[in-house]
Amino acid sequence: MRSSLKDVAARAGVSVRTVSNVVNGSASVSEKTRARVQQALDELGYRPNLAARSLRAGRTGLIGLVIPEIHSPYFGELAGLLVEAAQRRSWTVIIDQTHGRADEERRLLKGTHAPIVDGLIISPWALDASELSEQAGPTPMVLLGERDPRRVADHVAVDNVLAADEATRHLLETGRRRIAAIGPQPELRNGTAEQRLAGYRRALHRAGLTPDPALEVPVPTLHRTAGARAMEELLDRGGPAPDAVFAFSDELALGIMRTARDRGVRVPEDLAVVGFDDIEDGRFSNPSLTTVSPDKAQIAERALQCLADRIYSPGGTVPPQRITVPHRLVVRESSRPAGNGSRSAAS
Amino acid sequence: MRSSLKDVAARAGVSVRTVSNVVNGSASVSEKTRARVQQALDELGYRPNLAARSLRAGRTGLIGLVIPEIHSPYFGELAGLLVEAAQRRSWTVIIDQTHGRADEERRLLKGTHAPIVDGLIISPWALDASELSEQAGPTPMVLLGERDPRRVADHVAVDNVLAADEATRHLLETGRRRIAAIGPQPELRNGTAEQRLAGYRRALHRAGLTPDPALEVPVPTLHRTAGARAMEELLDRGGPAPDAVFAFSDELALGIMRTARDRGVRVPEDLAVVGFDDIEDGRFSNPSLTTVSPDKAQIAERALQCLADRIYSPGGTVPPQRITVPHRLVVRESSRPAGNGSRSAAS
DNA sequence: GTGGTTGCATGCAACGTTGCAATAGGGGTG
DNA sequence: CACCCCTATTGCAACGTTGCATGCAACCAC
Repeated sequence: MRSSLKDVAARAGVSVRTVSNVVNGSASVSEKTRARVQQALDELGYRPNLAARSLRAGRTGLIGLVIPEIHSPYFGELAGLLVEAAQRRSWTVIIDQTHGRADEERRLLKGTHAPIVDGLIISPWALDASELSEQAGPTPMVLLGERDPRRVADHVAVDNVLAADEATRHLLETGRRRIAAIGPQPELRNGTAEQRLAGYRRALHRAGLTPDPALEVPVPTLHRTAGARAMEELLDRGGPAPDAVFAFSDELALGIMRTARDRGVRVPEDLAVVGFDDIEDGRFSNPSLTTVSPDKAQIAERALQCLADRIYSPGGTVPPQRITVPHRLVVRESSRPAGNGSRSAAS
Repeated sequence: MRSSLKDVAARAGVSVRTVSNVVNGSASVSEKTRARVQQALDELGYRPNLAARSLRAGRTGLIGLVIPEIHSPYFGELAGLLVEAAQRRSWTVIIDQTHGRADEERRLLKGTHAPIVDGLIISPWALDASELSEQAGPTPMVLLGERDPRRVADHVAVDNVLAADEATRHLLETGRRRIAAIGPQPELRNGTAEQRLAGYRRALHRAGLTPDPALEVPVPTLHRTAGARAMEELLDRGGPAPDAVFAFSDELALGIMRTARDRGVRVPEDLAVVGFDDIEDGRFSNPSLTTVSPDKAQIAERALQCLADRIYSPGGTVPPQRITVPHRLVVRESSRPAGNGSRSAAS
């Protein structure tokens, strides 16, 4: 059985309250008593009971992270960074997966774990901002990568329109003209895909090109398989083949390159590919993948900062924040103009 | 403010205890009262306070998962499966990362979160079984992928020796003779790498070959970068080049293939590659990766079953279990004998 | 010496929940 | 009618912790 303050107090011959004071340093304790209590603490290996502590304090020190899939490389990297950022603040993270399903998002938002967490970080796929705000309880919440036009909660994301625009412009600058966009997701309500599509079209317009609807290929998910299928579909359609693809995620891009290889389409000679997310796989893929790299560490840090602000200033009337984190385009082999050499170290 | 049993009781005009009985179905309640209480519960949107509940019960419903890195594909996939298996048992998972560092493993084992979790699932890298048992408290614990010769705790893993043997035999059967082993980790204490090395040597011996120490390349980590470096080192050494590599993880294998491409070594024609873990990247890599596929879903399920057994039978005198989960060799492009066609769908 | 201040230690109560024991009411049995 | 049993409901206490108020002694200034 684990020992409690009472046990320690008995052993040290002081009151429970004094032990608590030593543990928390909350009141002044004489050097002599402190030493005696400390010894008792060590001997019994005292560990505070979190349940009791949070029952008193009304806080648990737990943060809920609600993401579509832990095993997806992007969310995996992000989750790792969030766990570390949380650790720096003495918080613990609970991770839940929604698989992008609306009912799961609703359930997790309302509460399977809600009563236990002090704050919630959610990356919604199936719900749009207004439904999110309806479902949400009083728990502080931060949205990741969600459009949130009504500003229902704090919100951290890259500028998706700008990033997609830059990615497309890069393809245009290397001489590509028939640029496909693989990744629109009509099923989803979170707006991210729409923003990337808008950025893609904007870049084409600026270059004096008219977006060809036949080159915009929707996908059911952002997985590699979906990318592979979408590419097959695009190639099978007949008509002039694309000379470049802007994929809305690195995973899609990797699936696309897989199909390209199967069909004998050379990357980047016949087809340039750009992805989004900068997952590690893309640095080691063959060819290595050009991508939009969001500053994930900063996403994690800023999201937690938002939560901290709300948790520690309870009466908070601070309006919902909208935070844009930086991104940069990382050019690798998959979009290098021919003749630029294919050899490269991972960067 | 969230409402408590007291609020609900006041609204329904019954005692706190009766509301508790309705919520938990723990005693008989008349149909009439139940209906009235239920209505009050719904109106107030009552959610039980987990802190109070676990203070009474002495359980928190939280399980700690201690792994080297969440963002590594293997542990990411495993974590996802564990979270789901836990959900089926109404448990919640807390994930911590050790980065393979001994001090972090010790810290997490002893307690940053230990006082709050009902059980611990740990995948140790830096600590060996005996040190693990010294550090561990009274919390039930399951080891993943650890050798544990002294049987200090429950233990779930594949048969690493057998699996490595089969992987190597596969390379031998496709006519390879100079097979390198990339992945020994002298720094680590968990025994996994040693077991795989043993299996590799056993297969060579059975084929009448003598393991060549020059072909056994240690690595500092299991990351892609380490694989890429190890392969560079192997190629730079001079001497006869290997015609196959057994990599102790898929990530290493992907790094190895990256270097092969940079150096103009064709896979699988010049070099066959086999990995370990069956991560998703390997199914979509170019070429796709032959690998040993552990049954991850079963690892997750069995590990939780072990914990459940110990948590729910407190006086448990059950000796530590040793559970071996099945694995299978999945042959893909990276080890196909030449002439066998290079085109393939992901499997 | 008196009154006030400071430093240290303590006791009580409460957070929201549930185990236990007890109570009140109703129906059946002898 | 007295008794018992069963069901429905209740009150009390406790889990381990911390906020608040208080007690107690020693110290300082006047």
